[in-house]
Amino acid sequence: MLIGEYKHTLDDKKRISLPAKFRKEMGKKIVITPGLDNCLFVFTMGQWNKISEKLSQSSMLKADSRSFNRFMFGGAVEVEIDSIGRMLIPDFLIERAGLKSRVAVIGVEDRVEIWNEEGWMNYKKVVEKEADALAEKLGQVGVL
Amino acid sequence: MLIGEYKHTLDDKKRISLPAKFRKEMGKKIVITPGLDNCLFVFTMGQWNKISEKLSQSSMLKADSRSFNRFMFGGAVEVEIDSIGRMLIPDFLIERAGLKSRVAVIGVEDRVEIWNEEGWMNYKKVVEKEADALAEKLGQVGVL
DNA sequence: TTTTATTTCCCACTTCTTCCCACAACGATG
DNA sequence: CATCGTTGTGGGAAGAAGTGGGAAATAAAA
Repeated sequence: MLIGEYKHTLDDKKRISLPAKFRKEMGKKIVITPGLDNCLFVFTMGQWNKISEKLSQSSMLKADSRSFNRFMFGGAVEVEIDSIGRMLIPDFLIERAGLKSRVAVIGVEDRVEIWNEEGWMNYKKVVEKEADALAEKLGQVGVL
Repeated sequence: MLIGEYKHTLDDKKRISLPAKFRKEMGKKIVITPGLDNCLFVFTMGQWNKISEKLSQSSMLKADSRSFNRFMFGGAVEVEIDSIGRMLIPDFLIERAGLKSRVAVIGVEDRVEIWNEEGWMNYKKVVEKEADALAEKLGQVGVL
């Protein structure tokens, strides 16, 4: 399970090191796609296969699912992790997520997300403020 | 059952010793997450598995469950207890809970909570002040 | 074909993390 | 009262992780 938050740097050569704790689970090849909420999603090959299968099952007739598929497939890239655990991010994805030098790498169960560090901090603040709603949900889920 | 309040120190290397009385019950691996009221939750692996299972049932496509999962998974960390019973707290969780050198470690039924010591004292005071009113309410409900 | 630019691969430095051991305080026990 | 064991705290040293940069390889331009 991929969990935790890591602050890393996007270097001049557009590389980000994958947190050491994620490496074993992610394997050597990954798929990066534009994510929701202005971040990037990083999937294992296995996870990506599952997702792409599901997506392609959705009706091609519906305009919104068609455009969503374009969004996911069109922006997806297969990337090799280099010998010391870094991934190379293509330009258009850097632009897409507004990445600057400092990024946040987040483990979210079975995917990894890459955020502009500042964007992530802001997003967290907003979510944390909704703590009451959060507590209620935890109750619904039966956690607390 | 985890009960009791312990005052411990968060040392320079961001370690907190788990009170000896909690060790057997917590096991060797734990999961730490941001909690409610500005504290941290410490779960056993067993409990965390239950929680994550429930969380993962929600869809990635819904905005609120997406942010909720980010909050929970992204904020969670799997930690090994070291050979003499200490847990290592990652920076972002220290920041999240506003931990300083002195912390309070609280047993709450089946989880452990970590508080900034001062924050815990204040919280207790507030709760104690409300205790009378609370007791009355509980009485009305037939608990006491 | 030569030169220039870009990408890919690998190495090296520095910082941080992890593992281990030591000390001090405390309590229990004989 | 002395001793032993346990618990909490601190710190040194080896190793790993993150970052930067150079050289080789590939592609593009002249």
